[in-house]
Amino acid sequence: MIDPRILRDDPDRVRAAQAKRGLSDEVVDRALSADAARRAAISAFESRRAEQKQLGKQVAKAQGEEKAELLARTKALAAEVKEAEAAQAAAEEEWQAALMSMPNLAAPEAPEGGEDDFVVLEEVGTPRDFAAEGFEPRDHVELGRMLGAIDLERGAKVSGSRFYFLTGVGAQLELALVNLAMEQARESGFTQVVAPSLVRPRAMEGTGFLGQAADDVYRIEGEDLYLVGTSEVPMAAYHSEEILDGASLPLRYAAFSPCFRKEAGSHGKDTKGIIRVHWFDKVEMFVYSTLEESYAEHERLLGWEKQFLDKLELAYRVIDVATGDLGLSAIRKFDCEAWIPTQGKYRELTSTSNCTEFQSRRLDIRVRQDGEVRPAATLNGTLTAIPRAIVAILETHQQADGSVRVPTALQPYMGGREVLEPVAP
RNA sequence: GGAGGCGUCGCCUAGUCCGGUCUAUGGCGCCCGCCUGCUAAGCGGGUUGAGGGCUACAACCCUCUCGCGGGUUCAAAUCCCGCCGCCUCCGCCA
Repeated sequence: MIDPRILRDDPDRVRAAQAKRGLSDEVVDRALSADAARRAAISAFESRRAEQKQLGKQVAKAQGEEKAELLARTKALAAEVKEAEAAQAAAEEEWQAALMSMPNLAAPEAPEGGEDDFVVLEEVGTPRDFAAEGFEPRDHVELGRMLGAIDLERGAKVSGSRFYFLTGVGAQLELALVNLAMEQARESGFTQVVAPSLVRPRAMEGTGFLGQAADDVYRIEGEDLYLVGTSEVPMAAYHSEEILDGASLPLRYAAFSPCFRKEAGSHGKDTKGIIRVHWFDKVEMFVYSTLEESYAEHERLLGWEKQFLDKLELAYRVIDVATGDLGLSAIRKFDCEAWIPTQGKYRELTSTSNCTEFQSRRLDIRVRQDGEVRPAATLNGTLTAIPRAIVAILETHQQADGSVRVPTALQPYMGGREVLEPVAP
């Protein structure tokens, strides 16, 4: 939720922000008029309520006839109060709905436009030239089969399309990646967390995943629970309804959890392999900071993501995501995209967002600093999303015979293994 | 899943039976001041959060806030209902 004061004092700024995301500013006017109606309703209710309280005190002291008379008056007033209260609640609800539907105000630095209007900030490493090496690279599906690492057929048999089993060195790879990521996070001062993947509606709503993104979310039949698409959700809700001590910030968490996505809008996209799946495991960084510090912290999160990709010895680029592709909560988002040889393009491996006070306002997360209480800022960033990391590793480090070199940093977590050897032709 | 108990302003706690004097008691912690070689002790004061009005985003005034949401009532921390959470026991279970 954006700052209601900005909406009231500088609605043009909000209009401009809507436009920059390619959205209509109709909701701004709706929110403004709802706000006016709401404030009028509050005044009306409160003045009647104050009167009621005054009379109530007199009733308590009065006796006999005087009391009866007062009761007659207060009885009528009580009805009015009830009515005014209902009017206030209705106005409040309308205002809230308009406000909740508005996305965060994009950062001025964020490039304007849609999915394809990102700006490349940096390219790290060079994509391998397989032609020069004299062999045709195999895709991760083929490599996964040969290594006995990924079983897509049985994934589909047991759970349906976009599911998989990681087996043998595949399973080993996941655990190694998780441990490498968790260890890096710990060394960097993060608190390690294993987070729940099922959450109440409040957590989902508060992180901005129930609005336009609701189609992508699994709900548990017959229960008021949702499966999270990222541990950003439980980690944002972790400190909900709390007032954090300013001196304790930043609070940095690295959370492991399974993630579930319906991928409703992506029929036909990435149907092969494990690039786009309904379930995967992920280590996510989540930070609570002050608004002022959030911009620098965002850069730090990007730094940790790059550090991890460097350990995997991948070629990647960093993009500044355009406003139309930011999602509800973020004011700015950086994606790290690794080169996928058989696709001949960069694919998203990690993503870091600065959500400023947007989620905190919804989840009631505040900071007490210098005697003042203010909403906290929240940020998130992927340390590693397992399937895509595996895809990038297998395809990047494959050798002509179908074996795969294990990145040096990963070897200690793979029992010292330097190469994954094919077990099937 | 069944039975019972509990949820008060950071923490602990009084108040709930029997509705109005609760503008919520006291302690701890914290903040400010006094005292004081320093520290401690002592003394005095302050200390929930949200929203609205008026405005200089001050001061002040008002409303809400006793887990959350409803209800009863002129009036609810207090009575009733639902929900959430925690604890104990039973059942089941990785």
